[in-house]
Amino acid sequence: MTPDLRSELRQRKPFDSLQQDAHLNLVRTFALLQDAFEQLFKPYGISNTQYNVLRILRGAESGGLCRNELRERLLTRMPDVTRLLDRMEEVGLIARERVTTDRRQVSTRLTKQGRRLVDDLDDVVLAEHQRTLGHLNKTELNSLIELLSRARENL
Amino acid sequence: MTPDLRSELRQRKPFDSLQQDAHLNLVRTFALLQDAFEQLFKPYGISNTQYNVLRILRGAESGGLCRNELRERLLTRMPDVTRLLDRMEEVGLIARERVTTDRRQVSTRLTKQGRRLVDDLDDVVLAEHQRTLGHLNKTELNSLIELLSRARENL
DNA sequence: TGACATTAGGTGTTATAACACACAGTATTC
DNA sequence: GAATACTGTGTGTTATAACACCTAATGTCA
Repeated sequence: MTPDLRSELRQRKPFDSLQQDAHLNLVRTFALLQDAFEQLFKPYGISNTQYNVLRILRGAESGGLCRNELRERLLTRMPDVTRLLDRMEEVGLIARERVTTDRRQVSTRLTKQGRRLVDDLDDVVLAEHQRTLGHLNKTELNSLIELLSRARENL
Repeated sequence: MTPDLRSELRQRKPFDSLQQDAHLNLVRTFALLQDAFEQLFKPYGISNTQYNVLRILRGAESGGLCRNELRERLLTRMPDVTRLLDRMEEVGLIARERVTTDRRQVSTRLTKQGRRLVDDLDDVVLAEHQRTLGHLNKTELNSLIELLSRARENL
């Protein structure tokens, strides 16, 4: 029997609805996972969001993305991407240059240093995924993924 | 066929591992849910975290909780509960008073206004849970809850 | 009981997020 | 091609989060 969230948080009454129960479980699980990766990235001087940016930029076909494209691909809403990128540029992880074909746009790409960082992190990130969720078997993971996809249908 | 996260985020390669896939799905789903409730609470002038505090204080048996007890029951890590409570006290949602038996502690409880707010919110919160996750049936919700509990075993 | 550790809470400061607004470049319409 | 709308980006400002440190009250143990 897995310890349920209600007793973990010492809540008196049962949750008001099964939907709420699922919601709270999701929030709680997210928070713990987020904290784990925050600690993981701390020695490298980057945040979860910044790692996300590095990962997206590495995955971009063209080698560069403008600010709004990047924002759309971020997992979380992020209203101030400009200054997030400012900070990453300042420490030399990314570089920006104005696009010649549309001078409104600014293309962002990884620097060598940024590329090396995200490449170097592959191993530790993979290991952390293994540590945090490795005890779930394939069936469970696929089931979880499927249910989370279903959950997003109305979001 | 549910739209999968990879195509949603226009990612080139498949995710490196099933654990990572689950992780990213979880982060994405959390973010969308969080945003939905943020919008819900905005007209009432409170944040998700503040609602969480109200809910916890209402659920507390004794009627009051000291800062650290409250922090432990929060779903997310929150290093600066003091000033979170400062703000809630300022707008009259909570009240604090020093505990006489242990003068280090400060007990926090809902004011009438805070109690009324969280009571009034019950309906809209329930409706929002219904709107966001109501399309999942009981089996799916229970399965999701169970899998998320399992996921937290190593966290 | 006096020295020391521990615990609860708060404060100062810096970093980041959030929101509204402004500006420049581009597209559109007449 | 001039006026207008739209789009992409950046800036100013405020609110919140994060981190390290500080103080007071209590507990512990010689």
